[in-house]
Amino acid sequence: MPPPGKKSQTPPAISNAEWEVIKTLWEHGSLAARDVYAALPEGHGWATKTVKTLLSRLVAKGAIGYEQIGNSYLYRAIYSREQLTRREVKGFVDRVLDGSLLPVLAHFIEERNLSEEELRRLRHLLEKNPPKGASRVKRRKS
Amino acid sequence: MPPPGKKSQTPPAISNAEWEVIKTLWEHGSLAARDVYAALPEGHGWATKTVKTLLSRLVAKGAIGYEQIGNSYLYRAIYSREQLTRREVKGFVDRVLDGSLLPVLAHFIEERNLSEEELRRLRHLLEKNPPKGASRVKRRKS
DNA sequence: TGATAACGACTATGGATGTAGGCGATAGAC
DNA sequence: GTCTATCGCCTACATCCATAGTCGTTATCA
Repeated sequence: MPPPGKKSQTPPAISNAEWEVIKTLWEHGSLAARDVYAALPEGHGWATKTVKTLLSRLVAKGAIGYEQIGNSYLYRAIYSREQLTRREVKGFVDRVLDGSLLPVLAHFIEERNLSEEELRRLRHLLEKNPPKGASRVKRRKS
Repeated sequence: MPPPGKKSQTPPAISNAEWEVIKTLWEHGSLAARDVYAALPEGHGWATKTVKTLLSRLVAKGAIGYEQIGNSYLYRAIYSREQLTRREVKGFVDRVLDGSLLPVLAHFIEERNLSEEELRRLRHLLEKNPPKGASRVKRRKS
């Protein structure tokens, strides 16, 4: 069991199915298992038991927490979606993209897989973040 | 066994360890197992046997092909890095990012996780791809 | 031509994952 | 108060993945 208190250390890895579950917690706040089940997107095709297993596993790996209410648990996210997403993105970028996001960006931009809105905001972001002191070194896997 | 001939159908999913192996094929062209082993980044810590297992599995799932030379195989990539990467990116974006790449872009840009060079090229890409007929609808998982 | 090194095929094992059932405890319906 | 629906816990099991060993066969060196 992970130690109590602040745990912004290294968020655990989250499997596919677990993501679906944890997403509902981000979207709805704290939920009992049955409400997680109910809040899942339609057509997921899982048994309630499956959802409960996933919740347990998430608790076991310290990805979510809970509070006991009567004989049931009220599950809540521990990490923000930002935090966990960042972790996944980093892993993905390192593994598949060899540390560089650019080729994918290029692909998405050229294939028009970004909406107008997204493109607009992307431009805006770039304007807000002009080039500065060029001391960056492209990190590679050690 | 997948049918012969052109196989630009759906590239198979590639596991973490397998990516390392297949990358060396993209980087070096066709290689025998022992050369794949030799070409892997230093410090991977794998036994040759492990690399061979990974190669076999890649063949089994139709991700790479081979040509028999004497008693050994010359392995070669079947799919381009582009193709496989695209597949992985799509899966990742759908699964973790809920279909939208923007939050990650934002993160990378704001956290300065892109090099100057990358930022420059990104700006360039955006300039080359100006807003056009706004008929895009943001795709969501069905 | 015989020993040996290297090859690929098959096997192994332990952990993660997807999917779920059974069981004892409890909360709520009547 | 008793029955029953529900809870979380523990167990199950097939698959995949990471990692590697065994084995029979073949290439190669001396």
